[in-house]
Amino acid sequence: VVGDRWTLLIVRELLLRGPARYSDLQHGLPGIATNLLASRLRELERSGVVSREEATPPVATALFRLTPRGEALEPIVLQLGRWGAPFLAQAPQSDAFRSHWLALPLGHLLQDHTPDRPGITIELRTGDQPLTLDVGAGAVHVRPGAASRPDAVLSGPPRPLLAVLTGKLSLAAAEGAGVRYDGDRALLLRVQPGPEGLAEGSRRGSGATARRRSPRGTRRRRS
Amino acid sequence: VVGDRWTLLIVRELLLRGPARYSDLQHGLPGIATNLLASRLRELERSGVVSREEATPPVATALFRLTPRGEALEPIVLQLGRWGAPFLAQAPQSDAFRSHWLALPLGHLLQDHTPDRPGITIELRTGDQPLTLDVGAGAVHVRPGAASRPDAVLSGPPRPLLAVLTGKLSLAAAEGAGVRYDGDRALLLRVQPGPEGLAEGSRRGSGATARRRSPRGTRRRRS
DNA sequence: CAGCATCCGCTTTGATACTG
DNA sequence: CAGTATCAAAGCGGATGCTG
Repeated sequence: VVGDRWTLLIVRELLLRGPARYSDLQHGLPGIATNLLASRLRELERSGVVSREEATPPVATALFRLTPRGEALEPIVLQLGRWGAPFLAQAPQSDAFRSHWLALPLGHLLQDHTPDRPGITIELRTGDQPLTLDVGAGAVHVRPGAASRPDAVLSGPPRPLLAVLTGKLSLAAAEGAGVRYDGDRALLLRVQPGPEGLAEGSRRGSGATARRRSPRGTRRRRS
Repeated sequence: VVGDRWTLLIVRELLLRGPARYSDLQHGLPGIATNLLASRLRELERSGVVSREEATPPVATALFRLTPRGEALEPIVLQLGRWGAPFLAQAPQSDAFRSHWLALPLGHLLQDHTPDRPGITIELRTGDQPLTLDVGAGAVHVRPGAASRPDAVLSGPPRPLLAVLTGKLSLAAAEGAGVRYDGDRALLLRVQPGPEGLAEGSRRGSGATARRRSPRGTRRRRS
């Protein structure tokens, strides 16, 4: 059901986007043939993982969304991402990359170490599109798009930027790799994962209704 | 790395067999082309998931085993099995089945409700090969092969037999489907999962050194 | 026999063009 | 925007052959 080529990647795309249009999915899945996307969506619909929703008359676009059965795949997708993260280091530069792919793993990897402080916003500029971290109340929410008035901005190539965020690389060292940071250093420290955060078996089930959060890493096919 | 056809199934096979010979894998993966098995094993070795071990001179056979990185895939394989279990009900009878595929999920699904009682052995006769449940000290261990002197024997076609084991079907009702049980009914009750055992989010991390145990369900390609 | 490599017909995929 | 249609290339399943 989810073992065919592209299928789990389509699920991941829907997990981090929520309901999406056909062309959104196409953009998030660089390299997929359009007939395959159509075919996979049909199969996923038939097996009850995805539901297609013809939008209301004023809007002219159909939406694809995960059913509860589809959302139940989230922990699996997250674990696969975590398992595969070490392989990212060897991934060729030519691999496709979309910044929103970071949303799922970052949401689980980053923490809010000072939940009592007022919330802050950090903007990430990397890849094709900015990413916004909303930090506060002990949680970090990641969403695609630019922040309106960010408290800090971190920009640079994906790899070193990620290394800085996870604390594996100091800002000073990362500057040589093109990473720039504009803001209070304390804000970075607030969200960086502790040493356990990077360990293999860490799990931080916070709220009872917690969803949309992940460990680390992301993966993609050749191109 | 593990997204190609057959790859995760090879990993599952190694998870539940431990170190295995080429031909063991072939038997556990009905339908795989021999060139594909060879090719996948090579790729898995290259990516550090599997290690090949030329046996010591007296023995003439090579062994394939999972590296720690490969064993780290166990929770993912288990969760995929659990997620896919509901689809088993709709699986065509023509699907291939090997009884040892049940070992992983059964080990996690079944429980020992009376850990203080002396250990018992239940033999499962279904599919191509018997399966032995070793019950005792609060745990259920599943291994392929017949039991020497089983305290009970449950036999019949895979589907209804599984339904009886999980308590979804009464013995009386299952007899019509060809299920036979020879032994004390209390032994069955000792291992059957509680109502939470079948629920979506159940997790029973028992011993600290617990491994080789799983939730439920199993899946296979068409044939 | 275990552990592959080779060949062959068929299916699936990727790329592109086209359409309501 | 949301697909369908078409076609070449790659991957797969099955059979067979080879080698220690």
